[in-house]
Amino acid sequence: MASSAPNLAIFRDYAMKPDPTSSLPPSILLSHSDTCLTVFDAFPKSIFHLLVIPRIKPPFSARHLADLRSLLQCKKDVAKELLMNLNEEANNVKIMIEEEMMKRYKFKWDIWMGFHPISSMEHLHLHVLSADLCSPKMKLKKHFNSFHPNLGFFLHLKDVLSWFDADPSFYRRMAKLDRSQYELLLKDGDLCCWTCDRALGSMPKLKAHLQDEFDKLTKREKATLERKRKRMEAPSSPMRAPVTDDEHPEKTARVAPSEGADSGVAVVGTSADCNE
Amino acid sequence: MASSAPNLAIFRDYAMKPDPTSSLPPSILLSHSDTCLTVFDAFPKSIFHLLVIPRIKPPFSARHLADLRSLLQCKKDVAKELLMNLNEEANNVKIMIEEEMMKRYKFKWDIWMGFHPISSMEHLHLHVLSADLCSPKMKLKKHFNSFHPNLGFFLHLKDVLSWFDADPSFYRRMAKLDRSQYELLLKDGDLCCWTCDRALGSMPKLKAHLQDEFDKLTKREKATLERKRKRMEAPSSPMRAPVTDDEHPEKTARVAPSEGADSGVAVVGTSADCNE
DNA sequence: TATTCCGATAGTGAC
DNA sequence: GTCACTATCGGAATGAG
Repeated sequence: MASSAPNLAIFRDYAMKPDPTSSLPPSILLSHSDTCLTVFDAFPKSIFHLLVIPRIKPPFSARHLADLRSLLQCKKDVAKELLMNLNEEANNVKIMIEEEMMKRYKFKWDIWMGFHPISSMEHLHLHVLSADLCSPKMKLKKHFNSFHPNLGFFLHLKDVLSWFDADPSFYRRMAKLDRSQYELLLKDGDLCCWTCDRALGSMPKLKAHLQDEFDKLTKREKATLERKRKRMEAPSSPMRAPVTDDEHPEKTARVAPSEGADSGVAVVGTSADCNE
Repeated sequence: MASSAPNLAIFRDYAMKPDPTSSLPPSILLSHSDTCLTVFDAFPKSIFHLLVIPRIKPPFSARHLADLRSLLQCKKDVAKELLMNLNEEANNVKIMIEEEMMKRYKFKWDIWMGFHPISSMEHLHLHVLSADLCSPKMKLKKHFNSFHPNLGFFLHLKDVLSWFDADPSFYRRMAKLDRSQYELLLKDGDLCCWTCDRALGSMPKLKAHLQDEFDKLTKREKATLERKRKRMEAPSSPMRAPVTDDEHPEKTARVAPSEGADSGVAVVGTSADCNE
């Protein structure tokens, strides 16, 4: 039961497990590598929402991996390597999510990867979530603001990685991750849609709008699909033959959350693991 | 239906009526005199809660009677006479309430008479209410604080009258009734029981406590009644004969709110008017 | 920035 | 300090061998 779990150190527990697969059920664990493991977010804020967690291995102790700030206080090259490991795992997760998008929705949409600069959960975790923010677990203003892709709280992985190649003074400034600065961002009352930037004024209105945006996206993609299908039925285009959307037919995705449900745990398929 | 009446000037409407009895139903109007009328508070904050309203008659215009402050800006002797008229009517109302207390509860308890220094309702009204503050309509902190007999917001009529006989500078100071001063009193967070002065911390706890206090009072009075009954059965006391509690058996009270109900309108009996 | 529960707080609309 | 409705904000408890 992953219902009301006030275990704020549970990710650290996961990160310490020598053999994640044998100690974590598939309803929690999606996959793992030598350096990371990926779990379903128990309270997904998008249709797809997973967490990539660095395993506690030398040269890192639990303390180094407490959060993003503590990681960025480590030696830069070591920190960057860990982020690259997370990035690699996240890219695999992204592919799995996209496969499941195709299965369930017949189209793909964006996937975000990023960190929260401050967190109640006691171990670093990289959010990998679909770009919709539609979920019954999306309840509070701070929920929404913490995943808004352009508000500044959600730190995109590629941006964090870019800090390493920027001016050292810039790196140091960003690596500070001053708590109070970021706290203010969450209290922004505008509740602006991340897609169209309109202010919605309240969470219920925002949620309805986000659903509208996703429905519009779905409609657009369905129309695109329909045009493709027609081209396939009457292949008059001499330019190229129609292709399938599924770019990875050999992989069997199991990144399947319970769509619209409120169980708190992602529902998974029955197929086998597909990590590297 | 006196259900959801957002008419903030309704008391002024009442106060202007030439013939209250013919234009106001007995579910609203309890009684009237030449100078006042008494209505049931549509949202009683105690078991008994009525409002004595000055009628608009020379030398007063509606403006003079807008609230207590505007009244106290009138000539002192005229203002005092109006208050004395309210006082007389309120004393009659008090007697009627006490009769109904005896009928329903077999004992009497205190009755408060007083003003709110600031009000959203646009016409002066004297609150006459039983000293219990037990009512389903007692919902908010400001409700409770505005009737707390020792907090300073509820201005007891006898205190207001005493200002007239005090030093003129004192009168002028009190007559100012500075809005912001009194607003603060309503936000007092302590929620102290008006009987035992204990802080209750939240409205639900306060309401439960107020009910407890009233239940204890009821129990005490029932015990007193029982002792009296026993003395009557065995009249061994040579000092004096037992007497009835009802000091006004000739009057038929109709000051009967719906006990514990949440209709918003006081339920009345079927007997006739009993004003002077 | 864990959730959930409870309650206080704030803004609105009522006609 | 009119009410009632909606939503937000704010603290506290939560888990457990």
